[in-house]
Order: sequence, then C-alpha cells, then structure tokens
Amino acid sequence: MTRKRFDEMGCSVACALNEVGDWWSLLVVKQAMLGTRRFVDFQHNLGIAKNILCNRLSRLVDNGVMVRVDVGEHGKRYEYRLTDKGRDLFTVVTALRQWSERWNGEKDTMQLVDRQSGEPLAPVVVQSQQGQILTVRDVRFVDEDGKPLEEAG
Amino acid sequence: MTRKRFDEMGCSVACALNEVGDWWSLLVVKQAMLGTRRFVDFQHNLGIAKNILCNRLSRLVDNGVMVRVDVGEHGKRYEYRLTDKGRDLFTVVTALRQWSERWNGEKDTMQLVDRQSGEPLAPVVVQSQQGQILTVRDVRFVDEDGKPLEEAG
DNA sequence: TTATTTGGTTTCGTTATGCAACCTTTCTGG
DNA sequence: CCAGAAAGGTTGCATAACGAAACCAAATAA
Repeated sequence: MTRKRFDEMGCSVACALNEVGDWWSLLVVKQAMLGTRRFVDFQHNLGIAKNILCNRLSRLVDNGVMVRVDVGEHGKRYEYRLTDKGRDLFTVVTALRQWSERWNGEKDTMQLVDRQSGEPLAPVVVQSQQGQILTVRDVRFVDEDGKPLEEAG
Repeated sequence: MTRKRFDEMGCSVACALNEVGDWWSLLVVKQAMLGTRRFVDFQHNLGIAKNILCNRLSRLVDNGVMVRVDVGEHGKRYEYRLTDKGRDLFTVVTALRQWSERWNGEKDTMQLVDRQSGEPLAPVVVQSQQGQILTVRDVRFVDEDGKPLEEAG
C-alpha cells in the first residue's frame, strides 16, 4: 500500500510531480536557488526535520536535480548543489511564487529582481511561437495524430 | 504533531505549496484544465481513491482554486470548475509539464497546442521587464530595502 | 419499480511526517 | 594533546496522511 506512482500515468505533469510533488522538495530547490548549499543551512533556513531533509536531498540527488559534492579536506563535509536540471526549475518556482503573490498577497520578506537593472521581473506567461500570451482557453489538447482529445470522459 | 504549516514561513513559494504542494492537487487542477468537471471523471481519469479526491476537491474549493456548482435538476449533481485563481495556475502546470518533457522525455500521449495556429507552445521562460530571458544566475534576492540578501546563512 | 449512477463517508492497514535522542567523524580553542 | 562543539546523519516513537475497499443515501435510468 505504497504511495501511488505518478511516473506511469502517461502524463508529463504527473511524471514531474513524482519527482518534486511532495511538500518539501520544491522548497529545498528554492532554498538552493537562494544560495544555500550546506545540510545545516537548509535545516535552519527551512525549519525542516533532519531525517526528512536527508530523505529529500537523497531523492533530489537520485533524480538528478541536485548533486552532493564532497568538500571536506580529508573527510566528510558536503555541499548540495543544483544541477542544470535543478536550475531549470527556476521557471516553475518563479511561476509559483508569482501566482502566490497575485492571489495571496505579498507574504515574502524578500523580492526577486533582475541583477542588471535591479527591477522586479516580468510576470511568467505562456506564449505561442509568435509570442502571443495564451491562457488555458487559448490552447487545445491533441493526441499524437493531432486529433482533439475527447475530454472529461 | 501535524504536518508543518507553510503559510507562516514568510515565503510566497511556501505559501503556494501550502495550498497545492501535495502529490495530487496540481494533478486535479491539470485534469480540470483538460475539461474534466465531474467527481467520477476525475476519479477515473486520475485513478485516485475516492476519499482522497474528496479531500483534495474540498481543499481546492476552500482555497478558492475551484468551485463546486450544483447542476442537479432537483438534488445533488455537482460540477467542480476552476476559478480565475485556478486557471491562473496554467503557467505553473505548463512550466512543470515542459520541464518534465525536457528532462524526462515525452511521457505524455497528449500534446498542448495553440488553438489558433495548431502549433506547439513556446517554452515558458522568466523574463526581465525588457523581455530578456533570465536564468537563476541573472537574478538577485533583495529585502524590502533593496539590499542584497545575505545568503546561505 | 428496480437497478444503477453519483457523490460521498467509514474502516482499516500501511506509509509518511515531526520531534527528539543518539552516534561518528571532523574542526576548534586552549 | 585534550575537551568540546559542529557537521551530517540514523534510530525510535507518536501522530497524521494515504490507499483500497466496503458501505450508504439520494437521484436518475430502464
């Protein structure tokens, strides 16, 4: 009676959630994007239990989202760093952050700004190839033959 | 010894995850974006246990992500529909889908296309106000006074 | 009228989470 | 060198969440 596996559902979203869909994983990734690398720093900044953090870091490493780098002179001191795959979650984390700020108000003491200009970021949007902004109503789900998917069945 | 609350951490991302950070919620939202509205359809399309689905739909309704609409002639037949707040998760779900496709390969039998042109969507990206694409290295985290945040401490 | 569908709730066993205690190896101060 | 602290875990225990199946009442279809 294990947790339902999401990686065999034939859905990319489910597959992604199978890797980072629990309560803590994306928060660990977000914290890593803030510059945190050490076990104890994750622990203190997130207020997460050590065994849970241990488990999450292991899973993130297993899934190629982070790497564990040995930085001890002659023993065990480690750093956990984002891989390219992990850094690529920046879009997801930023979209989630902006969504929360739009609908729940500014709950964050920190703000994200463009390093060059110092200005806040533009809202993350879904666009067509031509750069037109698309909502969920402007898209269609089609199967591999391009036929529209029969929905809600 | 309840689950850790994420809405008091002073972090927008944590606040968002407090609402949709479990394994199932975003999948329910994604399914709703596919057109699913009825309890049984969610159940069959997702393969989710009834009690869990019940709990997730209730929470999504409580959080203003979905609404329960009574469509029974003279009794109980309901539809669960996305609110504006729920539809606004389209960016998050799409970013997650694209991330999964980039790093785990095409696991999905269906594809998202622009309704007008029939073409696949452009990749979701984080942009500056000027429209320049930004990675996590191109941004800075500052506090309310605009001072750079001391990291990893 | 009877059977079936819908939208749940209940029960029960398994798994995950949170907390605290403990443990080993490595630095740090004196 | 020695004592103590810190890093990075592991273990044990109590509670909460999850998953499957059974059950149930109202509404609808046959």
